Amino acid sequence: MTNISHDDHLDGYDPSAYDRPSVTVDLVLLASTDRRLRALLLRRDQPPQAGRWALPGGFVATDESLDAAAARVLREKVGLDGARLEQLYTFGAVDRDPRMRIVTVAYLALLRPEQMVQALRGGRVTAATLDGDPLGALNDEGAELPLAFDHRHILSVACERLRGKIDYSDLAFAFLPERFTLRALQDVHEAVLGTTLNKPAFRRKMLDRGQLIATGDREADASHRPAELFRVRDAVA
Amino acid sequence: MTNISHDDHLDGYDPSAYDRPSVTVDLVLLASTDRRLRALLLRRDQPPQAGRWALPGGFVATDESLDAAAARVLREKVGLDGARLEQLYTFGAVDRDPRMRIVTVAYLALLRPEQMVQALRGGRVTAATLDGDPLGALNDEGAELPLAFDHRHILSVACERLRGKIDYSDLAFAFLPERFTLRALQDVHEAVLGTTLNKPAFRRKMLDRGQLIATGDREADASHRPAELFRVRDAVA
DNA sequence: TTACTTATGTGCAATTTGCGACTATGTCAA
DNA sequence: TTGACATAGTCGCAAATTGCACATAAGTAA
Repeated sequence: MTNISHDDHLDGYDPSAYDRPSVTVDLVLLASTDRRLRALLLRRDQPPQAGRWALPGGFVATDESLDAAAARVLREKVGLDGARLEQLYTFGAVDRDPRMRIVTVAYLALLRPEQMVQALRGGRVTAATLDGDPLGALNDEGAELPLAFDHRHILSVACERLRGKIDYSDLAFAFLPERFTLRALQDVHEAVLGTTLNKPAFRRKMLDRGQLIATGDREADASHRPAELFRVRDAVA
Repeated sequence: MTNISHDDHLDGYDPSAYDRPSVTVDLVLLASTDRRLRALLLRRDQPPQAGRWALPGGFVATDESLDAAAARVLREKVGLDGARLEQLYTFGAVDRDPRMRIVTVAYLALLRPEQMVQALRGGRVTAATLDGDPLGALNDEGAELPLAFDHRHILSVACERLRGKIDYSDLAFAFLPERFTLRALQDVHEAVLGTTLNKPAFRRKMLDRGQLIATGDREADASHRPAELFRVRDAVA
């Protein structure tokens, strides 16, 4: 390793001589079902914080980028590949982990229903419903799950980010299968915003945006008039 | 330090046994003058990248939070206190620094004119004009300054963030002195967006927002009709 | 065939935005 | 003292956006 002392940018400080923070990535894995946002969590079975629920995470190796580390954690701990991953925020409070100084780069991954099912089949993660203010994670019985470390805070930053971006970005589509109805798209928006939206206005806005392509096909299983299925123009990564 | 092996969250990986990334903060210090965005840079006088221009930065100590590290770097390397600092993005490509693996958390600081002057009086930093696409940093003669590491990329992410937030946030005020004219506010918006805006529409929108307070005073030095001075309702941190 | 449910479309009012033209108020120089 | 000038600040209207009530379409289920 090069000697970096007497350096303008890093100012004569040689970090190899000192303790330094560890770097991890944590994944906020969200899905939208039933007009609710759901997050995938792992139950900790060892101290510290045994019994609490945590975001999937892992250390960043020296020879992998942050994005690569996030993708690897998604693959190794959740069993998913190719979800849309986006850096969320970096959390670096000194005491956020009781064991040691850890700086964590949080990533947001938005899952389609089939990815959600696949992750749950893997058996490691559990889905919790996000609700309330301040945000809480609820199990299927409606009981609140205790979260580990600062993960409740990370989840709430994720939800805020989602709310701020859903209007003008194409992030909602990452929650949906390849073909979807306008009602399903509106459900995603309502889940993220926590409100109800006016249907005709929502339809118009989405269709005027020119991003949706009508397939001509209709949904199959409805016990009422079936809605038309749409695709997104530019495949969402 | 606690033994952290066999742990769900951190998955049996003991980082103290391995090399790990170092963590730094880098500051993007921006000001708005003359309908242009300007950034404060340091000239590197030691290898690597001697002669190139870099963002002020420094290592994060184990006992300080990321926000505290950013504030400390601002104080120690730029001689400023109390500027509005906001986390921007974390850059973690493996080869972004040729010496060692460094993950850097970039912060954005928006400076008022008097803060800009104070920083320049400190003598360490120089102001460069940001322009062009892809973004470049120009000196007063219009010549492009070569940037160190991935700092050009960091600057362009900063400008994008600014553009995305200026419409709905109060970030523009952080560029202005306590009392300012509507024209100065519009100049900030135009500098950030790189466009010209319609004056009556801009005035209306700003005044309707209810955030501005007319002081009744007018600017002093104009060689034409003087404009009224306004303040922001909630002091911008 | 009829009731029921959800999809889809239409018309209209209220709000927001873009923009040209107009008026107001200061400085400056003859 | 006065008129040119530059920029501040206002007004009115057209266009675009949005919220919403209501009408109509197209399925299922009895």
